Amino acid sequence: MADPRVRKSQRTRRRILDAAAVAFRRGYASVTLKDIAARAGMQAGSLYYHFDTKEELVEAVLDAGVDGAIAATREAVDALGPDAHPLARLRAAIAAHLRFVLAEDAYASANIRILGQVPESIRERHLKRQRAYGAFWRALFRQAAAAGAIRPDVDLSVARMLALGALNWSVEWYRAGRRTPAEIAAHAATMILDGVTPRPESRANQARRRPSRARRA
Amino acid sequence: MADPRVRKSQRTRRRILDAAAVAFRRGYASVTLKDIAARAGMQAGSLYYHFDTKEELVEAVLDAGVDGAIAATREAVDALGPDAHPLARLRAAIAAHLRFVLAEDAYASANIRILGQVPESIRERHLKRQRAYGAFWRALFRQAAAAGAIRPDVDLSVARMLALGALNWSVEWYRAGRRTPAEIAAHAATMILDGVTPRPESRANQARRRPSRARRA
DNA sequence: GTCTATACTCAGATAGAC
DNA sequence: GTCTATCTGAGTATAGAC
Repeated sequence: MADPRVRKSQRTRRRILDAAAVAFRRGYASVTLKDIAARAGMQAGSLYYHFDTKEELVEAVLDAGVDGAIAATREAVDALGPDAHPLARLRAAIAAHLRFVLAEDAYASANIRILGQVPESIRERHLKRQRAYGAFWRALFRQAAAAGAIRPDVDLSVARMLALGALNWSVEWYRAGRRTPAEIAAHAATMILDGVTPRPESRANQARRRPSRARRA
Repeated sequence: MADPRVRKSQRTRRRILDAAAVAFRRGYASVTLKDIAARAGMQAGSLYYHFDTKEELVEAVLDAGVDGAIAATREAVDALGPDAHPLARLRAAIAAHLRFVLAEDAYASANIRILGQVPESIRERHLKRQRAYGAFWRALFRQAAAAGAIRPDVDLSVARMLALGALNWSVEWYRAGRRTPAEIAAHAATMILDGVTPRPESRANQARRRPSRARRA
């Protein structure tokens, strides 16, 4: 906590970033540096000791958001071990992403909400960074498809975007209350992978299904 | 087109709204009245002949957005006739909503993108209006569930929010190109209802399935 | 109805004291 | 490192000519 190696300016920087992330959930242009400074317990002018511009500040928030999502999701997938079924890995990623977004993580929700509003140059740089996350998801879907765990007629790109959309949009409606993020996450993973209509076979549609035979071609 | 009953000021008002809808897809606070006026072919000050404030203008855009979505979706569902299977109705609504959102409808995408950024009072009034649309979807899901077309363990609220989220989020990634909105819409409806994992029975998972028996309780 | 000109407010950013 | 004070630009909104 009072680690001498962590300089004061570093801790202050972090406090500002936290404040900015919370504030930016309401938009980008409408949020003033005064708002952010107040949340961080200082005056607006003082922010400039730590960040040169508002744009630099928002970019740091955006970056922290993806980095967190990547870390959380990758960790959840890796925890399954290298021999896990691709569908189980996909399921774990879905649940982890949603848990991360819903767990009141301001960086994640700010990211989701304001990426479309920040200046062009920032958005472009950030999308480049975000591409790594996209590639991670693409691989998850591709591997599940290769294992025969996804219907051959499914467009993997569209499926990926719909899935992430369903998850990301949760920042718009989820309010802490009855259900915990973890409960919703598990439920969502099942719905996204198996849909909502009944399956004749059984009710236990975890990831225990196996491809009955290899995919044609 | 030159209907004398449509006064000039009404047509101009509409032109301004169209311009505002396009502009507001990029945010609310960051969009200036000068931007909007330029798109509508006039000067910023002239807007005030038609709208008292920027807020009044954005509220009109938001309202037009939901009204359009309600109309488009309801029409698609009604077109199936009163005897259509509840699942077919749900499927039609999903496809119609997505088609509406993707068909470059500026009102819809502006709505989705900026509702979280407008001043509190506007958002509240608008959410009240949007509740009618929510009720419409809730009924669709409830009826499908009552017909046994949705697994009993599915939380209908969460399912509804995930589904609409997947659809709404498409404004973030869809770019006109290879696939048409209608193609994506049909594909999405299947994925949302039936998931992406294989179903043992057959490949024809339209809405032809029937409940094998009534739901317990 | 639309224009031009302008009042008014407030944001981002800088300078210099402490 | 943070403060206070201030510059500068831009945006909403108004007034009055046309």
